[in-house]
Amino acid sequence: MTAEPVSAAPHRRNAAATRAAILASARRAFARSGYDGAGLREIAAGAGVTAMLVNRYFGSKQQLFAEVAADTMRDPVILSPENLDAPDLAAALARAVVRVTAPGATPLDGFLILLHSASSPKAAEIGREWIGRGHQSTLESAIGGLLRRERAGVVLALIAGLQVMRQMVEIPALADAKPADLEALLTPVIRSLIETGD
Amino acid sequence: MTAEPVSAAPHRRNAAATRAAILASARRAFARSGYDGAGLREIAAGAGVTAMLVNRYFGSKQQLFAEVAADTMRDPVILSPENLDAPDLAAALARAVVRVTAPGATPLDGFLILLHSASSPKAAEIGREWIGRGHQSTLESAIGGLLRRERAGVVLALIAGLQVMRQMVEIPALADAKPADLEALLTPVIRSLIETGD
DNA sequence: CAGATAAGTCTCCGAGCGTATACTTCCGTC
DNA sequence: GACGGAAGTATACGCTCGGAGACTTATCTG
Repeated sequence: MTAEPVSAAPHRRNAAATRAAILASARRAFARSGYDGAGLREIAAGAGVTAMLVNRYFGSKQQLFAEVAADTMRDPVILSPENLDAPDLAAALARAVVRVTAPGATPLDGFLILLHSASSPKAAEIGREWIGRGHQSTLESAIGGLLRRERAGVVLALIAGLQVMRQMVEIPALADAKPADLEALLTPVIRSLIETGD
Repeated sequence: MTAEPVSAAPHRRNAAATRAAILASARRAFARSGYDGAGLREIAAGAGVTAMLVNRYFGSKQQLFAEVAADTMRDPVILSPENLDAPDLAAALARAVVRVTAPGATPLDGFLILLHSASSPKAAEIGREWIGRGHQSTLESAIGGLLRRERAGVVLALIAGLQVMRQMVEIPALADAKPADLEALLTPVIRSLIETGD
């Protein structure tokens, strides 16, 4: 599977555009194959350049991965402010989760990268920090009540599991399910996790 | 991390014992590093033999992986008969899940192997079949009602997510949580998923 | 137009991978 | 007690990986 340049290839010499193209290609490759599975040459080909240029721009594969990770954890897809402020938080989260873990849709790159790369301790460490500082604390402050930490963790685990089962393993029961059905199933589950009942 | 022979090394020449030792070592290695990440030499060292012997016994790395997968999917850790026949199915499942996804405990090798190897399409295919034929249908026939498929799928996703978050990423909220708290949190969630309320 | 400098490429290296062939060492059998 | 075959090893191959240094080419400035 040799990656062809997907994003607009910078035929004109343009450092910023090239750098961005490499970053985008790396993000795609890491999400698809994980840290070890993605090769520098493949990433470079996806950006329309040679492998050495990648190292020239980012120093090493590790630093490139760190930049991709930092780039990825900038956009909160599910725990976005509008979802967190929705009148029915549980329903909003359920809808967002179902939409964003849909089999086709280009999705939580961050999660995929994390999961695919979890073999290497370095990637796991980065991912732990990403989840901890980002999503865990965000969700935690949104739900309140006893066992907030654990409740938020279970919700994140549920999201992660859906991601895994719908996009990585692609078990038919979830990959082919009608979004409305999944939403109906998930809303009460999430509600019971985030609402303390007060 | 060079693996030392862990299981009783077959110093005497014993084909069956050696084969079993290789299989056990391979299972450990695949669970830790995934299909691509685990090397034949590492697996061999873990069994106290040389790499070539692995291929002599199993033909190739792929066939070895297939045998490990088949071996792994034999024991239903969570969806065991006794759990499925428990008076309170939801509570039994919650307890089993919490116990088996505990950070330290040697766990769902199958899940870990699947997740770590999901980059390679071959491993994902094997895992899909494993889940489909094994756990999905088992759980499905235990819960009944509308949307059985989807309900079972969500439960499996939840289990997978807990596994991921507690043992791969090890987010503190779940890795350090008290088992009793997690059980209390999960029981109603699972109950609402597997009981139709008929 | 010339040249400086950034942008990008070519070629090579050492290491590790899976695996094939040829070899050595032990054990059970007659 | 020799020996045939099984158990296990040694060495090497072709390949791909991440990375290093020298090289070429385009763009901008004077």
